[in-house]
Formats: sequence, structure tokens, C-alpha cells
Amino acid sequence: MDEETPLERERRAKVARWRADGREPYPWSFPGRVDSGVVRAACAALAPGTEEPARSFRVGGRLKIVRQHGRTAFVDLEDLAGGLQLILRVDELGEEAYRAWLADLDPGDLVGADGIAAVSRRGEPSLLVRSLTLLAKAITPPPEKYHGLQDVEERLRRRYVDLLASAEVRERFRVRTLLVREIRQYFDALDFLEVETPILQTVASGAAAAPFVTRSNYLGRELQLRIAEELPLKRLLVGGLERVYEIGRAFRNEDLDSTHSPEFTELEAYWAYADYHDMRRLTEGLYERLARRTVELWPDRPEVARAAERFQPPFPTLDFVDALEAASGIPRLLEKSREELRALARAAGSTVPDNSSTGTFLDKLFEHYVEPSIDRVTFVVDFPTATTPLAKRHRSKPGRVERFEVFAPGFELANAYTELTDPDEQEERFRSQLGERGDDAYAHDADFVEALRYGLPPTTGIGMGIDRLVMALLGLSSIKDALLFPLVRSR
RNA sequence: GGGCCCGUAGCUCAGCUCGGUAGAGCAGGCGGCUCUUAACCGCAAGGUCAGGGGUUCGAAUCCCCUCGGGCCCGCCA
Repeated sequence: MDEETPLERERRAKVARWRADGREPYPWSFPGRVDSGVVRAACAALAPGTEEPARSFRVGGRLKIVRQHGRTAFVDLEDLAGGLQLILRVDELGEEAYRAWLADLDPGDLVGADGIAAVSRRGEPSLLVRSLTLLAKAITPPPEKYHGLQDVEERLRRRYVDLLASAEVRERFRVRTLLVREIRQYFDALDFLEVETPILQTVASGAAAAPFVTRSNYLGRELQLRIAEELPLKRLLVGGLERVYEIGRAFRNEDLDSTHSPEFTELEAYWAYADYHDMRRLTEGLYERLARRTVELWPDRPEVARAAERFQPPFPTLDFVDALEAASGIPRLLEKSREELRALARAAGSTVPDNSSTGTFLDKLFEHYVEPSIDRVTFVVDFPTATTPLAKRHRSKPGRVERFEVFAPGFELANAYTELTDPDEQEERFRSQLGERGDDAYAHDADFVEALRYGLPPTTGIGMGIDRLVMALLGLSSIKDALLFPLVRSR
């Protein structure tokens, strides 16, 4: 990789030739450029084999393919709007310039062109080129023109090559960004305030997960990267902000697999004076809108259309306990002891540690018996109290909390509750988790309990993984396909 | 953490079963061609077969180890 290949030597020689002619192979700017769609639109009115000399255009993009045909050459130029065929002719450019350009241009070069709209005799919208400008010489050649970059490892390690070689990959990440924009617009329109809370924390809490650890030279002590946004955001509601949300990175010190990334983008939203029924309506509305928007943004994609069907409201609802008892045939689950639940989880094939909490064993049973049958976006509601230390107890179902999760086939999309607002009960829940001495306990955040003593209004909150939401909406099977730069081992 | 599979030219892939000194297409070089769409035709060039060790007269091919990756399972909301 450090060695220069013969191909690169050739291309460096072309750069040298360029400079020797007094031309800059890496110029500073290219003013007046329009995207290729503008020229294609201008071509729409033209008959095959004709051109419109009255108006000239300037385009710029990456050179994909040259089809040289003697004294005419066809060049495919690609930009974010799609691309355009350039027609180079000896008659337009002159013998010498024509030869020089074809000698010095390679696939992968960034090229600007001035010319007029023209439609080829075969009907291809084109720019009949009057002059060309090299915008950046590519020393390393791009992947093969037809198959592109196939090597999965290379696609992840050098995402820029994956992107430049594949319009589909570019479109996937463009759509992701536009969907996040849509989410912001949804919450903004409901008068939620977008806020930013600390990533560096003294104790990472709000979820059961191993944190990344770092160190502050200034404080002279260890800090942890956040594993959730929840506790700082609820403090803001204590402070009177009433409706807040944050979209940001959370970090969990765990493996990467098809649905987990050690760093992932998390949306959390908290809504005072509302409960989880309200949040459920909000969520259904958001998902319906996102599914519709995705189809708009990326039409004619079967994966997207199939995914959108799974987002058709109203979403079906499963009661956690009823569904689990029905699917497993095990009655009165809430009356089982931790030891009994552990045995049941073992029987269902789970190998979680013996010291796991009651809630973890229940989660494992649910994963085993119920999750595989979920084939569309589904609300799962009213979890056992033991699974959920930060949610308020259910107003009518004993032993449960007011909580829903949204499941897509294969993974969880979101998790929401009516928030626990009683400081003493919160203290007790943190302690009882620690009392079980599980590795999966939430870290006790004493300052958070203190905040609750000032009074948190009745509140509902939700957390959702944006990467997984993008997967579900675009029909992706791996979270790596939703991340621009997934974590990879250094080589 | 366990199992299975993969790593050959810049890129996409053959060759490995059954050991005999590395092959194609694209890209690049040279030549031809004024409407192509992965243009086409001809010629020449391009390799640490992931890395290391072993077996063998001889290893891309067989064996072991290491590195990197993929899929499944487990763990992690």
C-alpha cells in the first residue's frame, strides 16, 4: 500500500505533465458550476442529435468512464445529482487539445466542463464540451467500473471509496441525514427544545451497560462516556424546560454485531405533564411520517416499500406478560422467584450469568418465546417492574410499570415509560437492583435522586436508536450499513 | 467466547478438491475507429498468492500458528 504501483506512477507522470504545461492539477475553486440535473433538464426539450447553442453550462464531477471512438469520445461524469454524459469532439476542441485531454484524463479524476446542452443521436442527454478543467487528479484509480467495490472490509475501512464507487451507498446515507432532519422537524413542531447534555460523566447511568472510561487531566480523575441521555434530560424537566429532546452519540463498551455498535446515535425525548399513552401516540405519528417520507425520498426501492408496509398504523399491541405467558405456556410469571425464572431462562437456552437480575431473566424469556413471532412494527406494553428501574409503577396492573417498547422484526426500536418521579421510590429501585448484586444493575446516581426531591412533573420519556430506525426504514440487515464509519480493528 | 467460511494484479474473479514454478476481465500503456452506454478490435505490460512456520525434490494448493474480515450462536438495552 505504501509502495507506488505502476498505475500510480503513470498518473503522477500525468500530473507532472500538467504542471510542466503551467496548468494547476489541483485548482482552488470552480465558480459557476451547476449540478448535472440542470443540464439534463435543458436536454429534455431537445430532439436526438440536436443541441442548444444559445446557453452554456458548467458542470463538475468525477470521471467514471471514457468511451473513445476515434475523433469523438463519450465521457460519463458523475455528481451527487446523478451525472451526465460529456461529448468531446475534435471538431469542438481542436485536434491537439482533444488528444491531450484524452491522454491525461483517467477514471476517478475530478473534472469540470463547459459546454452546451445536447442530446446524442441515441437519445442520451449530454453536454457538448467546449472546454475542460482538471479539478483534482486521482492518483489512485477507482474500483472496477461495473462491479465496484465488493470487499466488505474495504467498504467499511475506506467508506469514501465505497461512496465514490456507489451511487446507491451515497443515496443511503443522504436519506439517513434527511430522515434525521425530519425527526427534528417533528419534535420542533411540537415545541420540544433540542438540547445537548454531557457525554463526559463521572458516573454513566440511565441504562445497564459497560461504559468506556477515560481520564480528565484537569480533574485528575476517571470519567466515563455516557451510556444514555436520560438522567440529565430529566433534570432539565425538574428545571422547568417541560419538553426536551437530544439526538446524540451514546457509547457502550461492547461488541459490534448486526444490531449493536459501541457508539450509536440515540434520540431521547422527555415530555412533562404527559404519560406513556401520549408518548405512544406521538411515536406512532412519528414512525408513520418517517415511513412515508422514506418512500418519498427513495422510491422504487423494494426494500423500502416492504419496510414501509411494516410501519402501517395502528401498530399492534402485545402485553408483555400476557404475550409471554401465552407463548411459553408458563402461568403466573410475576409470582415466580428469581431462582425459578433463572431455571426457566436456562431451559429456554439463555446463558446469562447466574447473578443476573429478575428483570434480565424475564427479558431473556421474552426474547426467546415472543420476539421471533414479531413480523411488523409492534408495541409491547406494561413490563414487569423488575425489568425497569426508571419507570413509574402501573396505575392499575400490580407488579408492572407503565412502559412500552417498539419492536421491529429482529430488534428493539424504542423504549418509553411514564417516568418514575417519586424520589424515595427511585432511591429504593436503585438500591434493590444493587441488592441483587447483578452485573446488570444501573449505576446509582445519587445526584439524580436529589434532583427528583425538588419535584419532577408527571412525565413521559422515550429513547430510540437512530441507527436501528434507519435500518428498519431502509430494510438494512446490518447496523454497519447505517453507519458511515463503523468501528473496525486497526490493521 | 464457540462454530463455519473467506483473504490471489489497483478493482472483480478463476486456479486449491487430486502439489509441478500464476490466469482472465476491468482499469492503466501503445495502435486503430466521428454517436457510444460495462463501446469495440489488436499488441505489450502488470503478482510479497494476507503474514510466519512446517511437510515435500517441488506449496497459491497439504498441515500448524498469527493478523484481518464475513455469517451463525452466545453475551451486551
